[in-house]
Amino acid sequence: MKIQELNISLNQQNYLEAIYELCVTHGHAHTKMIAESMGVRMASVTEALRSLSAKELINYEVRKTITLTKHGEDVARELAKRHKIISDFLHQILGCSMQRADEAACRIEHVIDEKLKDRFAEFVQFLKKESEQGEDLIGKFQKSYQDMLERQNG
Amino acid sequence: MKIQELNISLNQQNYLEAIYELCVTHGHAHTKMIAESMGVRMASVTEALRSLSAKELINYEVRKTITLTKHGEDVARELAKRHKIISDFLHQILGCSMQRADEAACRIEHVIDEKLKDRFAEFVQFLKKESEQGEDLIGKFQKSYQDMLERQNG
DNA sequence: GGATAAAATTATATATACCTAATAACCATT
DNA sequence: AATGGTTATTAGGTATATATAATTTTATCC
Repeated sequence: MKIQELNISLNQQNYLEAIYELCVTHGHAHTKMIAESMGVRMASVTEALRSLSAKELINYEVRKTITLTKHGEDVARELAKRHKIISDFLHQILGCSMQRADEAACRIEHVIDEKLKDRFAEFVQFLKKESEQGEDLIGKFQKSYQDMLERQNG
Repeated sequence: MKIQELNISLNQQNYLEAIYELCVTHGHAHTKMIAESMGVRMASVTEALRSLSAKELINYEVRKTITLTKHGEDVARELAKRHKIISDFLHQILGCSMQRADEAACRIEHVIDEKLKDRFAEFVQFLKKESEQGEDLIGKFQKSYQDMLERQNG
């Protein structure tokens, strides 16, 4: 899916993902839940809901519970996939903490396209396989990185 | 340098980089050159110049040539560094074309922080060294990725 | 040196994305 | 069914980032 060509702003993508997560965990979403998960005020959510609704990504009627349309769900699922691939790379390979990997993935997922995402995914898989079969490359890198940090800081 | 804490928007960062590149290649920058290199209208550039100037990142007076302040140059140089590290990773390791690597780096450079940039840089160095000293890992990955694409497409 | 072209700026408008404050709707309890 | 609390929306304001159209300034060229 070519999300970049769908004319959905980065913020709208973030709202969509938040709503997707809430729908997965609670079956639906509400203004307040979304506001809390995004760290914004409810008034901001209401506006975002209007634009997502205009783009037919969510089912939204004033003062009713919010769900994703089929299209919205497809987009959200694709974003979630990108997020996972990137955060796995950052955490499992580069060795960032889960939290840092997650935060960075939130930002990177919107700016990589389908093909780049696939390359990342394949690369993570490749390195894991290599590390299992032969020398533990991933561990070797992470150790060398830690050593370097220690040399730098004291 | 913690660019994320400097309160410079992504677009302003892009303008700063464009101006930096133009200053490197031409010694200074003009509204029209910037507009062309950014793909926007001159009127948009003028506004961006005002905000960059307000933040003391550029030396700007109406209808005079534009240069970077010391601070602006520091920020721009740091952004250029991030750009290079990311595009090297995407091109040399993941195997994207130069052009695609460059385009993606333009977007990613703004959303990674100092520490993540360092990890990327170290990782690229590590893999290159490993690939030189032992088995050609990078080549092996790129070959396996190409093979996979061929299997998929025909 | 005046006409014209190019470059830059201003004025005005649109869209996104956030905020606070005010209001409206819903619901829960008595 | 009135009241009070929670949730949601509207109204109005700010900031960014773009655009077009009009104007102003600067440069060029006969």
